[in-house]
Parts: sequence; C-alpha cells; structure tokens
Amino acid sequence: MSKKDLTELEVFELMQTYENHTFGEIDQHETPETIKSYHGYVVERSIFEYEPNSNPFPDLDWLDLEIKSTPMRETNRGLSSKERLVLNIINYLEENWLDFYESSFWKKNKKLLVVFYLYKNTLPKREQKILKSIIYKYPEKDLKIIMNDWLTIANKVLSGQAHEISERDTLYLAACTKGVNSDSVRKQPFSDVLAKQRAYSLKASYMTTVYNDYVYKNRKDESIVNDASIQVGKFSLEDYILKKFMPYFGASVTKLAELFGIDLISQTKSINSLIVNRILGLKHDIDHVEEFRKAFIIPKTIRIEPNGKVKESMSFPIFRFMEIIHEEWEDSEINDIMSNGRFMFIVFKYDLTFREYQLSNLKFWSMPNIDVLECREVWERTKAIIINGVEMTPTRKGINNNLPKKVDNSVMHVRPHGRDASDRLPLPDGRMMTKQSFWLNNDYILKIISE
DNA sequence: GCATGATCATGC
DNA sequence: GCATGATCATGC
Repeated sequence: MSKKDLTELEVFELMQTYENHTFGEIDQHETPETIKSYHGYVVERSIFEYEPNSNPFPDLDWLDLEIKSTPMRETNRGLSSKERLVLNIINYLEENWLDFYESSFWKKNKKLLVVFYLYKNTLPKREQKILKSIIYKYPEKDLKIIMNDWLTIANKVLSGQAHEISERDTLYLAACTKGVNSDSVRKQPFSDVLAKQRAYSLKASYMTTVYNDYVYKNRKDESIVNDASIQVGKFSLEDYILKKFMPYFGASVTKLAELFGIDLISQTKSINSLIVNRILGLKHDIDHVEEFRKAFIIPKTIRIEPNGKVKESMSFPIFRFMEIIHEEWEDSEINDIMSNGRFMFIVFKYDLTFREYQLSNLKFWSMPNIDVLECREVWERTKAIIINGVEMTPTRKGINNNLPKKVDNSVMHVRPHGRDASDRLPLPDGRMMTKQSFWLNNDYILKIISE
C-alpha cells in the first residue's frame, strides 16, 4: 500500500509500531550517521518513502502533516527536550508578514507528526531509540500565544529590525539562528542591514511540556490561562499576568496575608511566594504552572530592604560535583536557565513611612548574552576547581571553600545550598562536601530591577 | 554593612 | 526524605 493513501489515524498507528525501535532497525538505506539530520532522514525515507526536501508545504501534504524528529534526554528532573524543534527557514523577503494564516510557518507547520527519540551522547545515532510519536495540533490557548509570538517577529521585520530579532523576544514560538556559522545572513525587506538567517522553532521548554503532557496525563501542571485570556495582537501572556497583579500593588504583606487567609506566624521564608500563588489563583506549586513551563518563565520573589538594597542573592538548583566534572557548559542546567529562561521578578519593597514590606513591582526579564558569558566563566572555574580538588578550611563560621565567590564576579557565585551543613555530596576524590548551587549576586539583581 | 556559610518552610 | 525557593546568622 502506498503511504499516500494513509489516513491520519493510520499514520499514528504506523508510528506506534516503531516505538522502542532503534533508527538502525528502521533504516533501509544505510543512511550515513554523518548526516546532520540523520533521524529525520531515516523516518522520511524508510518509513514514509520520500526524499527529504524543503518544500513550502507539509511533508504529508494530503494530511497537512509535517514530520519532525526531536531528541529527548534524561536529566535529574526526568526526560526533557534536548533542543528546540527547528521548523522552516524564514525568508524575510518573501514571507507574508501581514497575515499569520498566510505565513510559511502556518502553511507548513499547522499540524506536526513529532517523533520523540531518546538521545544519549554515548550511543551512535543508529542505536538511539524512538520513544513516542504524536500528532500534534496546537491547543487554542497555545495558538494565541504562538500567534502573538509570530506578531512579535513580524513587527521586528516590518520595522526593519530583522537583525535585532532574538529568541528571547517570544514565549513558545521563536526565530532561532540557523546556518553553518554567524556569516549566514539574509536580506530583509525594510532595511539594508543584513540579518542572521533564522528558522521558526518551538522552544525546548515547550517541547518538554508537550512530551510530558502526552506521557504523564495525570501531571500536576496547572494552567493559568483559558481560551479567552489572551487576545492576539492586543493582550499578551505577560499583560495577562500583570493584570492579575495590578489590584495588589502597594498593598502590604500583612494586609495581603490577611486578605488571602495566610497565617503570618512561622512562615517568614515563604510568605511572599504564598502571596504570589494566591494572586495567580494557584492550587498547587508555582513551579507547576503549564504556561510557565512551556515558556520557561521562572518566577522569583525579591525583597528590597529598608536601606534600599537587595540583601539576599538568588539561589538556583544544586549541582552534583560528580556530574559537573563531565559536563560541558552548553549542556549544563545553569546555562539552560540563564540562556533560555525568562525571569518573572516579583518585588516586595520596604516602605519607610508605613514600616512594612509592600508588593511593589512585577518585571519580566531575560539575561543579556554578555552576562551569560560571566556565568559561563564562573561555571568553568567551578568545574576546574572541583576537578583539581576543592580546598576546604574549617573556620568559626563553618567550612570555608575556594569555589567562586561573590567578590570574584559581578553576576554569579557559588554558595552552599542544602538542608544544613551536613547535607552533603561526594567530590571526585571521595571527600564529602555540603551541597552547593549557583547564585545570582544580590547587587546584580538590584541593578536589574532598578533599570 | 557585607560576604558567605548555614538553615528554614514547603510541596511532592 | 529530598529538592528548592527564600532567608537567617555572624565573623570580619
């Protein structure tokens, strides 16, 4: 039977038969592993029997179905998408920037057959396995966010700023660079400046959530938007979140706690987060908000003290000494957070007149590349120190170490982060050390939220 | 007052 | 019991 006769359901059922199969088992053409898009080649040629191409219409055009393969990898937090899902290249000159439904993105990618496979850097490509294949249609509320993302990209091009496009401009759909090197540039319609070649892509955070939605249907993710929350071109996800906070700006922590029925006693370390949860109307943890996970939005509360300063640096998840020594910066969790995360800072500021903390500001922010480089420097130094053997010196205040300190870098440092000092992990040389994590410097945070 | 080691509160 | 966000504590 020709593959051209298959219905959508039959395509889905066909792909299920390949789950847990390696690409080597599927391949009927001895596809060389040196091909960059090896996995896609194998699926398209050996399962669907056509030559990979760059047509403007979907691969299985009679079904409006575009085929995509994407790697998942194992992390400390379960499976997560290894990279963004790259779609078609953007032709700035020929794209219809006035109508989303006429765009090359929508025409080619309105419906996707996504083949998730398990990536392991220890395995050759032919031994990597297909995990799941799904036929993916964007849920209505996702589509609105995607359309807003597309408009953001379109507006950059229409104002002659295609060279200023950044992946961080958008939430789910992004324009990622695509080309052999930074010399891959293209003309844009409303400026003489050449712009980097880019492709539409779905963010890795988005793909991770799509995968987990599919595999773990009873997940704890909680959505904060519905189909009507966002208006394309008028009201973004960030506008929507801001609107939820608006009524409470200027209110004191005491008052907000009272309003939401939160007991103030013995909750000093969590009171501000609890208030934020209630403002967003959450039942569960703020880390399990669907839209935050898809867009990689990282909520953080910040306190400004009576002296106008941020006293505390900002912590991130611990790293494992035995893992960081084998990692590269590009694959590290902290790089992912700083390069791809979008921070949502909720600021509580001490008011000198009323002598209390008040909810004062909400700010979305992404770290500039130049500061990510600083983080990298700290990370590389941390890795080197751990490989060379950490120096630990007992003092009256605890055990001092020689990992990167706040005074060493303007952006990030390393600090203990555990239940207490006895909460430890092994070092490469067998000694144990209190768990550590990366922290953004308090003065750096103050600078960001003051801008 | 700051820098940095240590610890608390919460949710899963 | 652990991970994590947030804050505390104290020597200098």
